[in-house]
Amino acid sequence: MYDPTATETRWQAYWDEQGTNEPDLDGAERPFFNLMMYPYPSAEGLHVGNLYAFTGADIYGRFRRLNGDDVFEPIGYDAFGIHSENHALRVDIHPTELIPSNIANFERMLRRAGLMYDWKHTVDTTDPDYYRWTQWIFLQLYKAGLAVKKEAPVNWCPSCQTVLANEQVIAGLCERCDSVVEQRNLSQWFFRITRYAERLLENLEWIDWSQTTRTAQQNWIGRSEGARLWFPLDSVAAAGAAGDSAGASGGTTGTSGKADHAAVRDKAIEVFTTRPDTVFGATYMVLAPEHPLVDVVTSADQREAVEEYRRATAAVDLVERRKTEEKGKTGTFTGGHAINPATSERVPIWIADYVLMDYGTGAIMAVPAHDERDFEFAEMFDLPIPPVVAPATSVPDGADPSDVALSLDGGAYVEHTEDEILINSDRFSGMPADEGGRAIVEWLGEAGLAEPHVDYRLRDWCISRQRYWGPPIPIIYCDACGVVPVPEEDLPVLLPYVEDFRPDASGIAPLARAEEFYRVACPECGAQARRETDVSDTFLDSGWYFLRYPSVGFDDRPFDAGRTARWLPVDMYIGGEEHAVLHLLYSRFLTMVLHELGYVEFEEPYRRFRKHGLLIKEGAKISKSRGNVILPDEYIARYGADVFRTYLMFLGPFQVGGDFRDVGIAGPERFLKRTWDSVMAAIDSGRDGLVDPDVERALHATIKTVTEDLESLDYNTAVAALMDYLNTVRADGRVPSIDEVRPMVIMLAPFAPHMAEELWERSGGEPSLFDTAAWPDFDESKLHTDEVEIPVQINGKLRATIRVARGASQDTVQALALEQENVQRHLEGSELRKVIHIPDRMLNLVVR
RNA sequence: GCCGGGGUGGCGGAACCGGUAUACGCAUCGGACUUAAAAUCCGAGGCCCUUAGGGCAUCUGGGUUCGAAUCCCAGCCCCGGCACCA
Repeated sequence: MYDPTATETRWQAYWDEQGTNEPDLDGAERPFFNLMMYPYPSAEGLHVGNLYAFTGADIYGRFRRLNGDDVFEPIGYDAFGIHSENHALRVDIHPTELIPSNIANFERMLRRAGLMYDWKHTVDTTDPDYYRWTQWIFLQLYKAGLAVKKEAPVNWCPSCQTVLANEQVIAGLCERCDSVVEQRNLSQWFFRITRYAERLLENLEWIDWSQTTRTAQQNWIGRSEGARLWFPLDSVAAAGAAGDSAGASGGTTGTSGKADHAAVRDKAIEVFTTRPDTVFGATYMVLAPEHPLVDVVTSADQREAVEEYRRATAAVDLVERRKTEEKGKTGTFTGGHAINPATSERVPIWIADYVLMDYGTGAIMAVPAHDERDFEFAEMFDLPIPPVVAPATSVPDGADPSDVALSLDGGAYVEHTEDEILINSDRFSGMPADEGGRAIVEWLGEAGLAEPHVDYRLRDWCISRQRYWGPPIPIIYCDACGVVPVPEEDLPVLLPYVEDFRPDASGIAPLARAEEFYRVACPECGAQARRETDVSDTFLDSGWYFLRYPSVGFDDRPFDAGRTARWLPVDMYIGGEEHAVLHLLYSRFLTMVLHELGYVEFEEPYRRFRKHGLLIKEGAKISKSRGNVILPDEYIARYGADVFRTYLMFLGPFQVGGDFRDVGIAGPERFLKRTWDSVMAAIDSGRDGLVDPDVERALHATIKTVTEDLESLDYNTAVAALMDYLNTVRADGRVPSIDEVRPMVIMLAPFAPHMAEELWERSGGEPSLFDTAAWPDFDESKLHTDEVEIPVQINGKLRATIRVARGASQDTVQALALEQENVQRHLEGSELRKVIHIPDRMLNLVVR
């Protein structure tokens, strides 16, 4: 009788004592860094979703190990951050107490789950030996000019009482607490990730990642190709400073220097557009209500209306805005005008909240004929809607495309394919739209009023948090010296114990209440100075943790050069898709920066990334509010880790996810029990050798399937193949031989490592199986029998199956097929017109 | 709205490059063992027609093909991401 708990505890102790799971970090010849996303240690304990992900990653690591790689599989804890702090607030226990006990609990559960972790190299982001280097990274970015403090409209969560990165705002709501996020103007630290937008995007072309994850990042970075255009302000133009010399008269001199350009642009409204070809149709402009030029362009008689509109929209949060979207557009005329540089016409300047301050330039040229939003706005406020782009086919032969009408009954005409041409666009009329757009930009560019430009949706990464539970940002403010970085030798800036760490609505961090913390002498002049009291974002902690793992233990450097060269970049990273645009983007960015600064040799941190699917329970999402939370502890206590692991991997395709049902566990449970019984019976029988050709063939086929499936993470079908093989060797009460089952034990080891170890040892193997066993090979020539069964179809319908020798000729197959009674019946009275024969696969007789 | 992924028995899910649809497992039913039950073992099963056999089945409707779950077109539904992004 197999006792999972006793056996599993025994092998876990063995692995620990022997250091089975600790590769030689300095000498490994075939290093393989197998990474999984470290968890944040919640008080609820290890979630089954975590374990699902870890088990899938662990199986891959064990598979590589059995194939001869030196696998390094570490784990750690993302223990700083809002998620941990919020939890501490909820249960009213100080995080300095709560977090260590949570971590201890996690470690106990992870050990019990049989994961191949190197427990000597764990990471805890709250450990000063770790966050000192998080602060160090901040300083490197600061020195490189990539960490900057700026006043900016930021997302403010009134419930978490902190700012959030754009990535943490989901549909206008806080990703943690679902509160409506407000916009506030605050001075914050930003990392200039936008400078790397293009490279982050380009590298997506070649890194080996799950396709969906790549696509999500592409969308998030959101590249738009187009142009910047400058619309001179009318009042300025009237004053004669810039003039309308660039106008449709085309009389530009082309000799204006850069300085002239700057002067012209200084008195203009800058817009970004992806459709410079439509500039002749720009009949008005719109500024975001908070645009700085609003005050400049607003006329005296419109000032009151403008102020009121600004007040009204400022009070409206993002969710409200979405509702007004359904009601239609709103806006107010400023009374000001600008000059359309293409037509030289005066166009009115409006403000409206459908233009967002934080995208592009916060201002647009409105082309109502060719933009749905502008169209809606123009109809509402009765602005002209002249079409300037039309399908080539709509222009009659011989007609002058400078004077073509296009019906816009159905709304804006937004098509932009190679079949569109420009109309009503002066000398550009008749040109294909794309080409025309480029020509227009070039023409206006001569006067400094246009230039090609690529814009990104990606924003700079705001890393300041007005919270307590994080690494203090290592900056000191001195009245005399200004912003002074903490000298590297003074790191870490320790997070002090603060009894009342509650955040408040002031926008000032809890550390600002700890005078003994923030009062500090300026490192440069020694005068009384003040520390930064914000802490950094959790995603900065997790942005580099994988770099630390191999170098855990070095306290004088963040990552050792030799270790890093040997183990990085990460060979395989398996994790959840929910981090496609957060952690995975930030860690790529930080790696790129560290590469550029000469600290690491690679620019992309992960060679391969695979996303895993989501686990649901009986058709419903797993959540505390639904009360359907699965506690791995209970299941492992009841069935053992091996059964639980195997079940998790069997319930659906790992990369897709699956449905957890208690009753389903019975399958893998019985499977492992039978495996145990059969292998023990084989050992008792003392039989060896591979004498049964059917079993031998099944064995080779199974090795092939399981090997391929593990490589591609198709764990569910790998388990199915092992089940199938077991059914074969023990069919009709048969007792298998040792040689029939030993390869099976090895292939089972990634799923059920404890039982595999036990069976390996009992069948004469030297422990640990993971050190002494080699992944079995298969022989292609032994995959097939000499005879094959092939279907005989008539007009594509199955009418018989026949057995023929492998490789039999069409004549042989056809002759045999025609002998079949059922085939003859169906052929009776009809004429054979065609025969399709695929050797060893099928025969199709086509009749009339 | 845009971008991705998906829809196969009672259920979870298989199916290489278009070639015997429903592997493997769960639940169910029948049998063996047992005083009985559990456990275990053996067996059955897509649906419909009385059987040999036949008809119909992979979201719906068309198409390509000797042959379609697989390829193409149109539509419906579900899931995930982005979203007044100029």
